[in-house]
Order: sequence, then structure tokens, then C-alpha cells
Amino acid sequence: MDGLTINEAAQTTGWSARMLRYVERTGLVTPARSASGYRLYGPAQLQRLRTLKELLQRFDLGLSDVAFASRMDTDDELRDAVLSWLETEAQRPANVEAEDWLSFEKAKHQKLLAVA
Amino acid sequence: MDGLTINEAAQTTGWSARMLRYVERTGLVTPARSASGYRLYGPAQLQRLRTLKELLQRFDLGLSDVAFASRMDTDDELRDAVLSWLETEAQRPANVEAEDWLSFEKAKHQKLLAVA
DNA sequence: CAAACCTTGACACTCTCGTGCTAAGGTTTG
DNA sequence: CAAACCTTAGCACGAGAGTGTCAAGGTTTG
Repeated sequence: MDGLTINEAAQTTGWSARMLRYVERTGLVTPARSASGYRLYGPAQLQRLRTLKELLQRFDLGLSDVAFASRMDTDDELRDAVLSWLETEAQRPANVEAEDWLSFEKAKHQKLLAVA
Repeated sequence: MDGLTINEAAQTTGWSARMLRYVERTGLVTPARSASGYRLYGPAQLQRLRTLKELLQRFDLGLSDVAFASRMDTDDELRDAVLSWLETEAQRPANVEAEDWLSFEKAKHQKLLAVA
């Protein structure tokens, strides 16, 4: 059998076996499987698990954060949408298009009488 | 007073006043304040709130996801660390450095007798 | 074959997120 | 000045993240 079983992997990586299964569910580190279904962790996975642990601790992240980053990394549409939202400078009420000012004044003066 | 108050902003954007305060806490949309402390939403903030809502619904994201993306966008160290973790091809136990194979075989054979 | 290990499933508990609502106390405005 | 609105603080609650542990049933191996 080629690879460490879950408890062995747990001990060399510092994760608990329970968490290894959980990490697998998040899709971040997926071990191979033996014919009978045993999880088999190879060197690549082990390294990945160790660095992942470091990453999470260093920046106080959650697995879901990294999972989200991964999603953004592969889903172009998502990444573009998020980045473009972030890039539209927010804190500058100075340079906004006329159209915006219009609806703004409208709302401000009508005081929302015609809110959709 | 220049800007919509929280309840007015809530109605034009579709968020609840409660959520507007919450969104503010996440740091994603911060309104100005009047002398006496009232939140004042300008056109830029209102637009930002509307598009944020759209973004969340379109991709089924949480505010925390966008907040995290924002953090990655501004924190170079974090972004680099996360991206480099994601970029190290995981599922290829084939091309791993010798050093890795070494510690791997070691662990595999010693069966973790010397785990720290 | 029996001990040691693995698998999935599920109960449980702590935290955070996302929301609503109420309370006590200032601010604005007709 | 009184009604209407704002502020922060806090209780509450369902949902999901993160983890442990136990149960029932296969697998591996000395």
C-alpha cells in the first residue's frame, strides 16, 4: 500500500484524523484511496497539510477562507465580479456619475415615497 | 445634512437598517457621520450597497467572504501566502522533491516512532 | 483469528455569521 | 415640546464551521 493511512498522516502533520476528513470535505486536500477505501496520504498531501496548517495559523484564517480563495482562483466570473466590486473606490462621494447624483437627490428629496 | 440616514438608505438599497450597521462592522461599506453621530449614506455608499447585495446573491457569498477577499486584496503578504499555497499543485505525488520523499519514506517505514 | 486500524454516520458542543427586536437615551423637526 | 428618528448595547435564534467521540461494520496484519 502506497501512502500513509489517516492516523499516520494525522500524526506527521499535526492535524487530527477527524480534521483530515473534514479538510477533505472542504476540497482542499484530497488523499488517494486504497482498493478497500482507506485514505492514503502521499508526500504531496502531507506537505500540503503542513503548509495549510501554517497558513491558517499565521493569518488566523478558517478553512472556509482558503476554500473561498480557491474558488475565486478557479472561477473567473466570481473573481472578476468580486475584484471589480472591491476596486470601485467607495469612500469618495466626490466623483460619482451624474446619474447617481440624480437618483440620490431624488431619493433624498422625495424621501423614498416611490421606493420599489 | 448631506446624505440619507440609515432607515432611508435601508429602503433604497434593500438592506435592513440592522444589516447596514452590520455591513459597516465588516468594513465593507462605511457611511460618513453627522456631527451628532448619525450615519449619512451618500450616493457612492448607496451604489456600493446595491451592488454588494447583488454580488452576494449572484454567487451565494457571505459578507465574510467578500471581507476576506478585501483583506487579500490589500494585504500583500496574505495574498502571496494564500496564492502560493493554492498554486503548489497538490494532486501530483509524482513530482515532489527528493527531500520530501525522504521524510515520507522515513515516516512510512519508521511508522511514526519519533513523532514530535 | 484476534487485535489494531479504517470507513461512514451521527450526536454534541462551542463559535461566528446573519438577522430581528427591545431598551435606554440623544437628535431632528413639524 | 412631542413625535419620529438615530445611537449603542444586548438578548435570541437558526445555520454553518470546527472538533471530539462513540457506534456498527469492513480490512490488515502479526
